[in-house]
Amino acid sequence: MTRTTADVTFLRGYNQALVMAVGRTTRTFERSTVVAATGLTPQAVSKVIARLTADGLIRPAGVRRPGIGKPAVVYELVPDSRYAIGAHVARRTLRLVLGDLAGVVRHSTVSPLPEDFTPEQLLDALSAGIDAITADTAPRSRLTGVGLGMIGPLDHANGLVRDAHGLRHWHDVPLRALAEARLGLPVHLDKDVTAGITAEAWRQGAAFGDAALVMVESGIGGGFWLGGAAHRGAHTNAGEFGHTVVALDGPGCVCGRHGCLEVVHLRATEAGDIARAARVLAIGVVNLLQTLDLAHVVLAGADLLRHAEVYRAAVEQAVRTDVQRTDWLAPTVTLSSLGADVIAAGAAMQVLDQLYGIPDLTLGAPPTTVRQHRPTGDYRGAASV
Amino acid sequence: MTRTTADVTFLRGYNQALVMAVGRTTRTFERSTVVAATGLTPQAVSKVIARLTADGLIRPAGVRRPGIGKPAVVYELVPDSRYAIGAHVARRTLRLVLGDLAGVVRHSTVSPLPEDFTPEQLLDALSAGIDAITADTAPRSRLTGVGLGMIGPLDHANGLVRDAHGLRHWHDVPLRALAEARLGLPVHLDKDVTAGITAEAWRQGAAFGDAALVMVESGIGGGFWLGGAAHRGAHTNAGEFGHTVVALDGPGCVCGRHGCLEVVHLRATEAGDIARAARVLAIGVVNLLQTLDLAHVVLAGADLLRHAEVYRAAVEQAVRTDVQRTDWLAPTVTLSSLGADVIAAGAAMQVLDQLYGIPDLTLGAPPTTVRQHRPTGDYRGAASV
DNA sequence: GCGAATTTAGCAACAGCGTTGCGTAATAGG
DNA sequence: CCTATTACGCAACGCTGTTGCTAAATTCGC
Repeated sequence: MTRTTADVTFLRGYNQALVMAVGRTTRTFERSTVVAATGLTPQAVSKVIARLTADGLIRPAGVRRPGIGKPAVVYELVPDSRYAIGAHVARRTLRLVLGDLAGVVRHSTVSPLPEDFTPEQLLDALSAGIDAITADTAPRSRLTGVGLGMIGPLDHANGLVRDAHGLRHWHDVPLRALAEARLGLPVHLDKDVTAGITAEAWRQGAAFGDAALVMVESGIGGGFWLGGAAHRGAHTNAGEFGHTVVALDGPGCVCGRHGCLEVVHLRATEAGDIARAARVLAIGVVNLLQTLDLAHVVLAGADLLRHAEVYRAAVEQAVRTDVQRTDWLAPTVTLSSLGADVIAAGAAMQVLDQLYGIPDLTLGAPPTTVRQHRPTGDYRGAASV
Repeated sequence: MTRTTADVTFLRGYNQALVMAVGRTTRTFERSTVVAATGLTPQAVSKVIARLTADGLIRPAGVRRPGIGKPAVVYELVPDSRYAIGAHVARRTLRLVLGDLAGVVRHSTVSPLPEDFTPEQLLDALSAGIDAITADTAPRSRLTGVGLGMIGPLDHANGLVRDAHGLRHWHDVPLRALAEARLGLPVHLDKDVTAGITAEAWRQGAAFGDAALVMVESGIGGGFWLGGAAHRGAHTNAGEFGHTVVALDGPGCVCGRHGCLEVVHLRATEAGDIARAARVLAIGVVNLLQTLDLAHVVLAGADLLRHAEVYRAAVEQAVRTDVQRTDWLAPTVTLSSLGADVIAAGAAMQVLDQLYGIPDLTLGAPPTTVRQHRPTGDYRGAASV
């Protein structure tokens, strides 16, 4: 939940999120683990653990008896205490995912969307899909909300789809409000790539450093995790990384410029030269590194995963050879840990992240624009078991 | 001051910083102004204002009598209540600046540095320069510290210069510790471009959105302000924007790659074609926009400012024509408001920002590595008038 | 002129956070 | 059985911002 002013409830949310992050990343943990990882005092950790236990988010899981002294109580996250739905809205398909508190995908479905579908048709598909996916597992009371990952441009703060590339019926559609009304659940709308990187970050915990998710799937996009939060930019439009010029005087791109990474990459794949396509992408990735100095690069997207190892190796090599002081600066390069589900899973985790992640203080923005339509006020901790 | 755990002192620092940001950006303000800008309750603002007044950071400046009711007390920042020294350490020159709490440069000097200078020589120059610049104005008690803006690679968190490009005597030099010992003042070490963007952000206040400072001066670099804070990347190495490839198969660059923005730009300037050089830079700027979606682009650097209007116009035009949905996405494009002093001024403001800016919560990083050598513990509010 | 309305501002009590001090429970080793 | 050790929480505390309410300073209406 976004807030501008800092009061004591922010402290609670923040430190609680630190503890939850520990619980998410290690299978079991105890008080001393959290103390070491967060810097909180033992007493503060006790209080937080007591709250989380009361909410059913974590639970005791035995004791550790390491030698002398009173045994330490071991805790573990209760993954099925909260669920969220994630949706990846692509041009022709709707991918739905049921994600749990640990960031694990419990169910995953793919259904086709009508050609050039309308908002109404999307809502129908969403509603039906959610009913199906939650039928046998997730009690409604543990369902925290629905995340939607879409192509842009869109306006995350106000829940508007400005224009969805290649879809005619999507101009300034207040999708978040529409979906909340239709589904009766809180809805989070974001760009697909931003959702994707959130999935990786959520699963890695609070120590996850600056990172990018590079996605190749009918275009090239990038999702960014900077300074402990998703980076969306001034208008939720960050990540149009495919439309950065890498070849002055290169071929014309759909965006109007020449020599964009996307079009150069496309030419290589059209020619069947996947190795070259991968090298081109790798150059783009190194550009990102030079600009942003990232700790992690995650590769994703259907078109990339089709030749996953070629791409991974090309990026890995470029990262090790094309950057100076690579001994010190080289990031980890990995394939998305969630495969084709990243976007949908990330969308789900954005919902959970709003409730149990680090609360964000969006400074300076005066509280003039009120959040429009929210079924039941503040959700933090609202879902009861 | 960087902290990992959130306690009530964080609240104080945060909300106090919001009020200070208001004071910095508007010449005078009153309680209702702050309430509207921050969302704090009137009573909370009263308390913060009382604290700041007691510390001498702000002072009453008359009353406003707008009609009915009790007149409102008008406050103003006391610019000369705190000073900081900023240094721009370049290859051949040392630029020193005395900046005040409002972000105004009170004094500015430039002195030559010995060719291939050593750390010891830099400290000598710093020490002498600081004595000179503070002789007639700033009482030592109001001097909050010294900021150093340098070329990288360096390690901001630990105050180390890894290698300064083109300087032989600079490998893993613990410059922050050395300077603190020599000068007897807190020292902040950072990359030049990061200091530069901090100058712009500090002067604009808390509402300053995502922004980049693009600097052309013996190379091309970028400083980033994202999500209300400087973005340094995983190893303080963000901003090597000049070494992003914009021309596959282009000329070889000093960094080992081919077709870097920097080398392509250099070829144009060497040919005397400033217009083309500006267009090349503009393409790089649009690349940044596509990737990061910025609200502001600030242009700086001696080589750029020599043809300021050519560059500004080229970037302005590219930003308006090369981005889709430019009506909505176009950032402001401005020349640095501080001219050649940006870096040094920004270095000074980084010191002030640590004390009176938004405190940062670096999450996840356990408090294992202790800050080395700090003359007198925590400086927040320590300097008394 | 003088009371009513209006606006500003702060005192006082309060709730909630993490912190500190210290007592208690649970274990292993002698 | 006693002691050292470790884990853990109750209770008091200090500090936030918040709420309730009173006081002060002004303009407006009569």
